[in-house]
Amino acid sequence: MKATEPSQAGRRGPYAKSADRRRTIVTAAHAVFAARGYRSGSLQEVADRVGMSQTSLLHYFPTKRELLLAVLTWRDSISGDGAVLPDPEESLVDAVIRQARFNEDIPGVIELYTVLCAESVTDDHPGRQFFIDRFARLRISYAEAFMRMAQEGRLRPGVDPQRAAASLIALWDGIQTQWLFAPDSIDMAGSLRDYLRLIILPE
Amino acid sequence: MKATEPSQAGRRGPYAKSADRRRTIVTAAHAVFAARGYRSGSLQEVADRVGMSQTSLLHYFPTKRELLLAVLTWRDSISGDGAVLPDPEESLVDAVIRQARFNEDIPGVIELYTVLCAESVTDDHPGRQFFIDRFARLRISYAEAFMRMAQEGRLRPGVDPQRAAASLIALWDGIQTQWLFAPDSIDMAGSLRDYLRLIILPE
DNA sequence: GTCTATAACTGGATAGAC
DNA sequence: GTCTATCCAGTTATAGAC
Repeated sequence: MKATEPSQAGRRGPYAKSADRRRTIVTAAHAVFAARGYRSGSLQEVADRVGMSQTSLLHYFPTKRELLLAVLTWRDSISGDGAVLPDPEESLVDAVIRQARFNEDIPGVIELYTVLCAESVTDDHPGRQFFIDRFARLRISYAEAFMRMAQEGRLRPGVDPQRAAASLIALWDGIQTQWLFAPDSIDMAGSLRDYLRLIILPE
Repeated sequence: MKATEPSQAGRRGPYAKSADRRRTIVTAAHAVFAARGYRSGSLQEVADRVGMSQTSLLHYFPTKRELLLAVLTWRDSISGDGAVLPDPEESLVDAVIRQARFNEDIPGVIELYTVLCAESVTDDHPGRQFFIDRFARLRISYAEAFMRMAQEGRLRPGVDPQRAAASLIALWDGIQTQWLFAPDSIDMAGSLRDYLRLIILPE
């Protein structure tokens, strides 16, 4: 709130405007990378959406790679980091279902994630490390949640928390992909609910 | 075996050689599309791998799009169409685990599938219909298998065959993606086995 | 900060010689 | 069948005027 935070202080010099500009660029890039992927999405198309020249865009993000990383981190910053591990008021099952339902309203975000994640498995992709870290972090978060449940005797006997964590994430990603191809045939929340009810015992 | 099947009759005229040439091109394109995706994979790189010029390549596949479709159908023709629904000798669980283990030895094929599948969710992608059809066919196959099990009382009560079919495919695709990023941390066969054992009752 | 101009490539596809 | 030559549209990135 102090003067040292120009981005939060109204229209103060060039900083606030610059931060605004960066945000609109990231939003436009989000749409372009979702529709075309990183390699085939062009800076020109991003610039067109923002209404500036391609060279002006490079004033804010000096390379295409930096723009991608800005899009990825921004995506996580607005929708959590992907881990749905909430306040103790809500059960894990409810939180996952709620997030899955919410995701149905933001197909563009799902598409970006699906497209960039798969593209990142290829060599030399600038998003590769981002997704490696993300998956590792997510697996640990869910595994910890499942281990706490196991200690309380709420996990079905025989279920391995580590494998279950990887499986939950895999199921979620995979069902999102199928949903993008056939939204009317796929019940994302239903599949996730079914799985969690299978591995978690009723209280 | 007759003269009407030139591709099977040794070196008979230009046909056999042409079919051979097409096969090597498809193999090379497989590698290029797996490493770079369809849009960013170039015909030049495919041509380089085969050892011919880019224009000569277009003699066999007049457009890049046709080459992609040849790669996709060829991929399914050698590894089944993806549905692991086997002879009655083997259980579904065993067949899935066996295929998952086999897949660990062909990361290039998994990578191609993962990259092209996600790229195909974007608009105007020539592979889009292929994957829509593939998922629909797979869901029906597995749903039928689960319904037969349900009739025999071998499916856990409450498990919906349709959703379980979509979930199994989703889990499989998702765990393959995580495995590509971190092969040492992910037990593909283990996750699939765990899931099938959850929904299928022991005999 | 924003632009034009341009460098330096690479893309898929066509024409036509051989 | 295979090539060279070519077309033309596209790419990221830089230089430098304003």
